[in-house]
Formats: sequence, C-alpha cells, structure tokens
Amino acid sequence: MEGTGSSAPRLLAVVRILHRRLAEGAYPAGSALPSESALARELGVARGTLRRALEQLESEHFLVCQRGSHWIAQEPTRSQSVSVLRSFAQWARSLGLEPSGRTVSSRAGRASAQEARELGLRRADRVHRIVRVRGLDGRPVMVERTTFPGWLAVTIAALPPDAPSIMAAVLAEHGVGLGHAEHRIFAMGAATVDSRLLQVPRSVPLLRVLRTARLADGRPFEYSDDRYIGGSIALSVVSSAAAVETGMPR
Amino acid sequence: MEGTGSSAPRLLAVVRILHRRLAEGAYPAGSALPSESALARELGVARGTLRRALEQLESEHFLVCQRGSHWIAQEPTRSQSVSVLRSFAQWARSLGLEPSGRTVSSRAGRASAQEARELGLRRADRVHRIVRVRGLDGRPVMVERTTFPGWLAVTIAALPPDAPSIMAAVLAEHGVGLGHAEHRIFAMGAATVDSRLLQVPRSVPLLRVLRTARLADGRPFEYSDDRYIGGSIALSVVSSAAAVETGMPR
DNA sequence: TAGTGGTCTAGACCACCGT
DNA sequence: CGGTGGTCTAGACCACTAT
Repeated sequence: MEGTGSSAPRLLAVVRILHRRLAEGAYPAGSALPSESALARELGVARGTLRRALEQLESEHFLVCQRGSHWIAQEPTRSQSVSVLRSFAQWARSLGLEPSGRTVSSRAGRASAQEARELGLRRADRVHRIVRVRGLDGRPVMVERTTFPGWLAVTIAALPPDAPSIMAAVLAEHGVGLGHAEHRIFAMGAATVDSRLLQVPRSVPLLRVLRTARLADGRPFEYSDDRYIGGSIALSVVSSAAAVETGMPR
Repeated sequence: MEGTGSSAPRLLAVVRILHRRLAEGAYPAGSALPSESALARELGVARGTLRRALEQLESEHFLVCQRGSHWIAQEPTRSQSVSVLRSFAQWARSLGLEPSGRTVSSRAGRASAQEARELGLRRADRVHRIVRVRGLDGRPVMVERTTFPGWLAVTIAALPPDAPSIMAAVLAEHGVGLGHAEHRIFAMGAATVDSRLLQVPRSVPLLRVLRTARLADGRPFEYSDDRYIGGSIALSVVSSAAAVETGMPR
C-alpha cells in the first residue's frame, strides 16, 4: 500500500534476511523454502517484492526453482563477480555479510622488478606492502598480500590493523574510487604460511588471484596476490563477444 | 487483469516493438521517449510490464534514464566488451600453442534438473554429453565435461574424436559464433577420475570453471564443467567499475 | 486436484527534475 | 508546482508439479 521513492529498502532488507538465513542454515542445501506467499506474509512484504529478492538470490546461485515446485536452497558457495569491480568489503556487504580484516604485517620497502612493472614504477622505487587476512562473519576466507605505490604509503600505514576496507580510506582521503583491474586466476595448494593464516591444512586447494588495479583516474593503485579457501568462494565472470543482436531471449 | 502463465509473451512483444522503433529511428539517439504511462497506455500493457522491457533495453545499453526525467535513447554502437570470450582453441592459438582434444566419451542422454535450468530446457529433454581431455602442445591441461542441447547432438556426434575445436564445427554448420557466457570459478582437489585423465596425482589443486555459454543469437549452447591443472593455466579477466546492470544489484 | 511458481494488472506513494 | 521515474502493494489468471 505504500511506496518509498528511494533506493529499495524493503527489497534490500528481504535480500539480507534471506542471505542470513541461508548462511545460518535455516534452509539447508537441497531443502525447499516455504512458499512465496507464506514467506511474503511472514516478512511483511508483498509477494512481488519477495519475488524480486528470490530472483536476486537465484542470480547469485544461492537458490534455484522449478515451475510448480518450491524454491530450493543451493550449496552456499559465495560467488564474487569479477566483471563488476568492487572491493572485498563492498562485495561482502552486498551479500549481507560482515567483512573483516586483520593486518598481519605492514611495512615500507623497495619495488621488485615485477612490482615495478605492474605498478608503473621504476625498480627500487618506494612501495608499501601489507599482508591481511580477510574474513566473512568472523571466519577467515582469504589472505591478501598487497603492494601499494609509495604515494599511498601514508594513507595505508595510518589505517588501524582491523580496518575492514582500505578502499574506503583511499576514497575518503583522495576522492577517487576503483577504475579497472586485471585478474589472473590460478589454483594452487596452500603453502605453510597460508595454512597457518587461514587455519586450514597444508596443500588444501586455494584459488589464487593476482590482481593489478587502477583508480578511476588511471593511476596504478595496487598489485595483489589473493588466496581464497577453495570451496568457500567462487569468482563469477560474465563475458561477451561484443556485437549486440536484436532477438534477445533471456 | 489477465496473466498468461507461459514464458512472458507480453514482455517479449514490448521488447521487440521497442527494439524495432529504436532501429527505425523513431526515437533518435539523445532524444527522450514518451513517459512510461503514455507508452504503456499506447502499447496496451500495464506500466510494470513496460518498465521491465525498458530495464532490459537499459541493460543492453540502448536506453538510459535519470530519476525524474525521461528515458533517453542511446547511440546503439557502444561496444561493451568487458572480457573477451574465446574458445579454448582460439585462445591456445593466440598464445602460439597447438590445441588438441581427445574425446573420452560421447553419448546422448536426458537433461538433469540442473542441465535443464542452465540450458533453458525442460527436464528429460534430449541432450548430448561429452567428456574431453584437452591439451597444449601435446600435454593434457584440462578435462572438460560438457552438455549440449539436443538440437546440437547431430553436429557433435559427427565430430572426429580428436577434433581440436567444437566451436569451429558449430560455426561452420550453423553459422553462429559464441555470444555470451557466464563462468563460476573455484579451486578443488583432483578427483580420482580427473587424476587419471590428466595424469597427475590425486588431490592436486585444480582450477574448476563452470561455464554456461550462449550463441550470438541467444540460444543456449553448452553447459560445461572444466578442470584445469592448477599451475599450467591462468584465466585472465579485465573488469571495470562502469557496468550497469538491470534494476537490481547482481 | 490442490498448491506452487510465472506473469500481468491497476493503483498508490515517494523522491527528484524541470518550470 | 505538475510530471517523471522508482518502488511497493494486493489481487488475479495461468501452466506446471506433486500427490
């Protein structure tokens, strides 16, 4: 009976509630959800609104459905879209999860040949390196080894060790957000250090992402080696071969 | 006041009409469309339905809008190439390597629920499944388990077991290339079957890519579970912060 | 056949834009 | 201020699935 006129608060609230319930196991993988009508009534929204939330969860592969049957919860692999460029913290919050960060080390240094190449610096230019363990709702899911160019060192070094988002600080201080990034994605076994930081056995399969990111104004921002616990997270990529056609199903 | 219960005929009809009008220059680039209410009245649908059509055109970059103002037609030449979509064979050759393929099995079957969903089929519709080991310069680097919709079965079954590229055959026979794909990327340990096919020890880290691909004309083409030997291959993805999606965050 | 999801409708309130 | 898009509601009919 009532609209809001701004962003989509009801929808977002419902999405968050469902994410939370799935994460907490209220709807175990493979089990059926209550009917749309029942769920809508319980959450105090119209069926249409509830439905848009379900469709979002479906596009994130948390739910599936078949005509005439109930919605089914899926194995909760979190999927991070790479095409839409967002920081870890932004991505986590969009899923209704709380991102955390713990800085393991943070120190100044000189660029290696590789770092210089990726960040557009000269070898031995000043850089700042940090190692962070990042988590979702308190559980560690990835370890991140990042190198920043020297001009960011002051901003980075000033951050508290549990800052959930470095991007937010950079945005606040320099007024520029992420522009674009290149990712190279591998699989690898957990090294001894990784296994200790992530609290998993050695040689467990990890998803390794080497990332070179630039700010919206084109300046190189970071070069990072991220290692995710294998099953806990999926990267999602949508790619197209250009060319727009007219007959668009979907 | 009336629903249909089947696919979405009204919505599709409206989308087609708008595509045609844009193509015919009824709404020149930069000009404003009539208001949603007026357009809905003219086309004989509810505003909600018209709106879903506009959102689809927006996601295809044909239209943009601002709050409180009209929808604006866009120049339809905007290439949105984010990630380049290429087949394994195309990719290998671009690296100067020789792609190879060995078909391990190839047989007809009926779609599982998951396959039906990914390929836009109904459960138990005819599909064709193949398992292939693919290599670079003679060394196996990945195993590929692919499901094709029934209408492709003849083309697929006719291929020689060492065909380096299925896409090339489809392109030759049906005259359509790859259009669009979605990937979900994980890390996992090699299962027993994988280790045998790839000639690596069990539990070696593999890069697992679940891929749903469509042809340029929008028809679902394949659903595939690809597993790459961890260190041998990296996926490379370039992403930018631009990206506008339908209505929802995705 | 009863119940579910898939689609569509008609109407409402709100925030925002131009005047 | 009136008009526009953005969001939400309540209710309807249909095709499909399960039993």
